[in-house]
Amino acid sequence: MEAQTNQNYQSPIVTIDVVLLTLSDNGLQVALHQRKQSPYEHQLALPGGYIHTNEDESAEKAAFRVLNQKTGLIPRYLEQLKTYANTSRDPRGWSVSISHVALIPMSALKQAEKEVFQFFDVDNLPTMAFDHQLQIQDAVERVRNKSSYSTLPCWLLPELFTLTQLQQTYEKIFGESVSRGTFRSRLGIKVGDAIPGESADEAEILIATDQFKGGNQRPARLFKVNHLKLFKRACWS
Amino acid sequence: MEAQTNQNYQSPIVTIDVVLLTLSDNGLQVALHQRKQSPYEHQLALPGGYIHTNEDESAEKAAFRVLNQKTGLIPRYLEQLKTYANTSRDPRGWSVSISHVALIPMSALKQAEKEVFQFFDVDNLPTMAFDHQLQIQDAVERVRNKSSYSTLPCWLLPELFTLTQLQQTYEKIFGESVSRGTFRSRLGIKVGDAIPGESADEAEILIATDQFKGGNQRPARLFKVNHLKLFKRACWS
DNA sequence: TAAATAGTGTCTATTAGACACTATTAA
DNA sequence: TTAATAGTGTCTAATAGACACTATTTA
Repeated sequence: MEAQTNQNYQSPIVTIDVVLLTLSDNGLQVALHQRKQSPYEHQLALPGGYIHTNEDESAEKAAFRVLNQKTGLIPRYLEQLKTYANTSRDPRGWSVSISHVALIPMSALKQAEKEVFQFFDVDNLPTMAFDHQLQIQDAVERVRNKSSYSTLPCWLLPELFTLTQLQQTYEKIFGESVSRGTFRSRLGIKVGDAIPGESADEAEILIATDQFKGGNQRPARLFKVNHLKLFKRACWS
Repeated sequence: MEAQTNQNYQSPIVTIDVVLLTLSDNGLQVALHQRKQSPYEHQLALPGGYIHTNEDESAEKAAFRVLNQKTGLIPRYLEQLKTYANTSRDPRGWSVSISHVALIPMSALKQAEKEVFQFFDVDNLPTMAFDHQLQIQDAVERVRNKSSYSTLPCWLLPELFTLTQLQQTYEKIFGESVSRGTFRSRLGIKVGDAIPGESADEAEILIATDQFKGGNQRPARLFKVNHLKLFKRACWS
């Protein structure tokens, strides 16, 4: 901060935006809604809004509130993406948008959310308001990148999931498949070692539960994610 | 963006900060200066300031201007780090700081810059204003992380550098050393293939020049960095 | 017992990295 | 010729990944 006082310059508009991603059979999809007012009235846009300085503690909390407000939606994962701050992104002038990425499993989407949002494949985007197309591209790049060396994709699944579901999640994100054995050794999963009920080891990437998912075949053990764990090396393209 | 208009909420203060890093014999160092006014008067702080909406095109340009303004300093590398936006980071209330990381080689620092800034080892920081300690920790984490799978450390060196200098740069960032052969094969350098003067291949990580650095021994070929190139796999801890 | 999916061990091709050997300069 | 650093080839240990084998459920 420097000697210059704030008063000498027009304060820019500050908003937050959220790139809410979910995973369909075809890959990643983004949630868009139709704007109700100018600018870009009736155009597709990301959910977003102003920071409420009287109630929001932080930008992340504001992003959470904006998502939650319309439909009661609670994302499984939310982090700051990047701030878009320049003179040209909003026709009204200098504007700042603190953008976020949020993840939610398709299965967790309620009817209300399906009515408010339309979902689009991230690799085939419609035209939309502001720099939202750029924000989505950056968000997808971040998610793909981070997924290549971490457990981030776990947050695109329900709290409990099988290793096959997780493998399919990675495969859909990257559009690339590997053998079951390879996938499991990448995770460093030693299911035999898993002592369900024991206190979760911080070093474990996934926590094995003592629950199983049934079907017309051998039941699969259900896992849950421990922390956002970074692998030693990148595993996916 | 939602129906809510800006007028209903007090607009937060918006500033930019810059974590300017350089590399000394002991590792990464950060540039700090003493604040001249309240809040945190006389305390150490990162360079930063308000966005000048009438002259700054973007947050990055504002960060560049703030660095450049006091001493004429031009960083070799500048990117957005993260935005710190909450109710508690500034005693004056809700505030937004769009933080940036900048890199400059020690050898490029002019006398003016050495008079304005004090340099501190990033692993042994003094107490300082606002959340600047957190910003520096995040910046160092970003630089270490990105350096582990990219050519980012090239921007801590002058435009032309030898492979040994580059290896020492990586080693100082990570505090870990490898053999020369290992380092070169990590970069995928095929110096024999280098045809100096030929048009730079986009795929090349480094461009070999036809210049050499002398000394009392076999001269070393000088290289320059092509683009910020990501390796296929992480190479450093 | 057949079908279906889960879980694991083995074997091989690739790669990472240490080391040693050669190269090129100044003194 | 010696000292000093640059550049490269080789050999080995570690690893990634395909494949096949075993396990466990329902019908």
